[in-house]
Order: sequence, then structure tokens, then C-alpha cells
Amino acid sequence: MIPALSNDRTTSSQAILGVLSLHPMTGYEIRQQITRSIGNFWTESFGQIYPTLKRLKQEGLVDVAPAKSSRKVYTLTADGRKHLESWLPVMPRPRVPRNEQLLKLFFGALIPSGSMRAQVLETRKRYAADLLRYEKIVTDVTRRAAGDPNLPFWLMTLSYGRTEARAIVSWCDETVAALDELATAQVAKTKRKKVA
Amino acid sequence: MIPALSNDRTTSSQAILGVLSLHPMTGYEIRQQITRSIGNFWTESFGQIYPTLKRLKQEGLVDVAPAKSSRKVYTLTADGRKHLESWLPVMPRPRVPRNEQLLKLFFGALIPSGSMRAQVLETRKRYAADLLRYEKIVTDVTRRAAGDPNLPFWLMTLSYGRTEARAIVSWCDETVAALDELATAQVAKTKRKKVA
DNA sequence: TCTGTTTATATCTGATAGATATATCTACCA
DNA sequence: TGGTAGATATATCTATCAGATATAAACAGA
Repeated sequence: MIPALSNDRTTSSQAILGVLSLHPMTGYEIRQQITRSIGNFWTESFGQIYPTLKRLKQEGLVDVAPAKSSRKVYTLTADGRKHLESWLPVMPRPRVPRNEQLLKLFFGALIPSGSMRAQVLETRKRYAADLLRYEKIVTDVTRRAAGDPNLPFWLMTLSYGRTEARAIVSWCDETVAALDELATAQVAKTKRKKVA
Repeated sequence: MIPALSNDRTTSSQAILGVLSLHPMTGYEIRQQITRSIGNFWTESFGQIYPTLKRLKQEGLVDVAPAKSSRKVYTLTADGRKHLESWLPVMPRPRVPRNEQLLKLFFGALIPSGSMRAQVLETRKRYAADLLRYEKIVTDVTRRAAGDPNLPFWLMTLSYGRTEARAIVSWCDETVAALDELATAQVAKTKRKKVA
């Protein structure tokens, strides 16, 4: 048996080490930080954060310091940083994300085209709003984090969000048009039948 | 307590009912069908399929007929079809998919920019290949499913894949350029320091 | 002092991905 | 005829994960 590269920790633990690389935090703050900074492409729940912190402590990748009342502040250790740095360059294996919208659309012939149309329009609305939100974050973060070596990388992830949102908005427009065309074609067919 | 809309079955079960709407199948064939037809935006493992089929049988949404040897062929019942049709029009709630590539890029300042560059190039390669694959599927399925009322919907999901893949490819190009610029800027800085 | 909100830690359940165990069937070759 | 590799098929196990919930301290305002 060839031993695996021992890079077999959960991605949850890597995300936690990542935000701790910014500065020490409590578990609660880690959750907040993740939601605020990488919440557009990552999520962690308390159900993952607290058990993972316990494990990371055992492995010596983080340190804990009790603070006021029951607060526990977690700090990245040198080992933790080393671990994080060895994980970052590894190409992540591709995963197929589940897209419930597409799943429904795939079976769209089973229901009247109007309700699929409404769904796609709702999706368009959502991504159009995301697009505006991203633009705003770009100006905000560029000002607030000016000079920060992280800034260029944060802007790259924001650019991903904008590019993807723009693409989905244009797909929605195209799809609504296709659904409309389908509906009129069906009406025409019914009419021909009636005439005949 | 307001009773929920009782649309609380797992999305796995909906996906299974969906493929069974095409024609009766065994659990093994359901897996194959899902991989082949909706595998670009959905996955199901045997660990979900077999227990779910058992539950769907209990609920009367599918029927089972023993076939040759140990094969069990599952059929969608009228109730099952009705259930599927009531689920399709419901707008899915948005979920944040985990994107490990972006997670790594977000913390990219911790490592030499070269390894992030390699990763982004690898991603580009993958989506460029996907794009070609989708084009091929479009021509294939248009021929094979000509006249099928499902065809327009299948083409819409394929169009999503193509639009997204094109967007990601162009983001990769932009990001590689940004990483290169960052690298040369850093070299220039180091040189200035040396001179001083 | 009461009351609602925020902060904070922790756990539970059900859903899911991925791996594995087991057996049968089938096509092909020796 | 026998053997075997690969495909077919059912089933289960573990670790992970999302989302909800339990609990309580700190705090701000009425």
C-alpha cells in the first residue's frame, strides 16, 4: 500500500486554517468571517467548525487561549500554517455540484412551460442582484484593503463571481426566449388541430 | 405550527422519480441513466439510490417487478408522476456550492504565484474540454431525440453548461494574466530593493 | 429590573459522497 | 468444456456535511 500524501484532512479544516491565517478568532467569529469573506463560494456550519477545531487542536495545527468568560480564541500555529501552505498548491479534484434548477428544467416537458419560465426569471433576478452586490464589494474592498497582499487574490475570486453571474443572466434570457417560442409553437399546433 | 408544504422529500428521490418518468429501470440502470443524462449537474450514488427506492416503494410512488435473476425493475406509479409534477414548479432555494478552487485562490498570497497559475491553467483545460464535449452532445442528442418533447429542455441544460464553461475559460485567461502581472510586479520590487 | 438581541459554544439529525462487499451474468478464448 | 475478465446488479458502511436546535452569558434599552 502506497501511503496517501497525508493531505487527507477535510476541506472544512482547511477553510478554518485559512481564515485563521488572517488573524486569531473564536469559533463564532470563524463562522462570521467565512460567511462575510468567502460566503459566495464556501459555507461552514457550527456543526463542522467546533468538532474540527477540537481535532485541529489535538493535531497541533491551532492553539487555544481562553479569553473573557467562555470565549476561546484560536490561533494558527507554525505547523498549521505549514500544513495550509502544503495544501494550497494541490489541484482540487473536480466535483459535480448539484444544480436543482437544471434538474427541474431537464424534466420540464412534464409541466406547463409557464412555471419553468417563472423559475428561470427568478434565477435571473437573483444573479442580476448578485452582480450588483459583487460590483459594490469590489469598490469597498479595493478601498479598505489597499496595499494588502491578499487584495489581488480577493479580486480574482470576485471576478469569478461576476463572470459567472453575467453568464447565468444571459443564459436565463436565452432560456426564457426559448420557452416562449416553445409555448407559441404549441399554441399554433393546437390551433391547427382544431381547424382540422 | 404551520405544516410545511409536505414537499419535504429528498432531492435524491425527485431525481430518481424523474429518470423513471422516462421509462422503467433497475436501480443499477437508474445510476447509469443519471450519470449519462444529467451527470453534468447531478450525481447519485448507490448509497442513496437503493434506500430511496425502498422508501419510494413504501410510499407508493414506484412499483417493483422482479425480473430475470435478482433484477428488480422499478416503474413510476400515477402517484409518483403526480408527486414529481407538483415538485417541478417549486422554485428551488438557492444554495452556495463549495468551490475548492476559489477557496485556494482566496488564500493564494500564502504561496508562490506559480502554483496558483498552474492550477488555474488546469481548470481552463478542463472547462475547454467540457465545452467541446457539450458541443458534441448537442449534435448527437439533436439527431437521436428528434421530435422528442423533452429535446428542447435537454438543449437548455446543455446551453447552460456551454455558457458556464465559456465564462470560466475566459475567467481563467484573465486570472492567469493577473497572476503573471503580479509576479513581474514582485520581481520589480525585489530588484528595486537590491539596487537600494 | 425586565426583556429582547447579540454573542458564543455545543450537539443532533438526516442527507450525501465515496468506497466496498458480494454475487451473477456474459462474452470470449484455450 | 472450462476458465476468466469485465459488466451487471444489489446492498451496506463510514465519514462528511447542512441545517436546526439547545443552552447560556453578555449587553443595551425600556
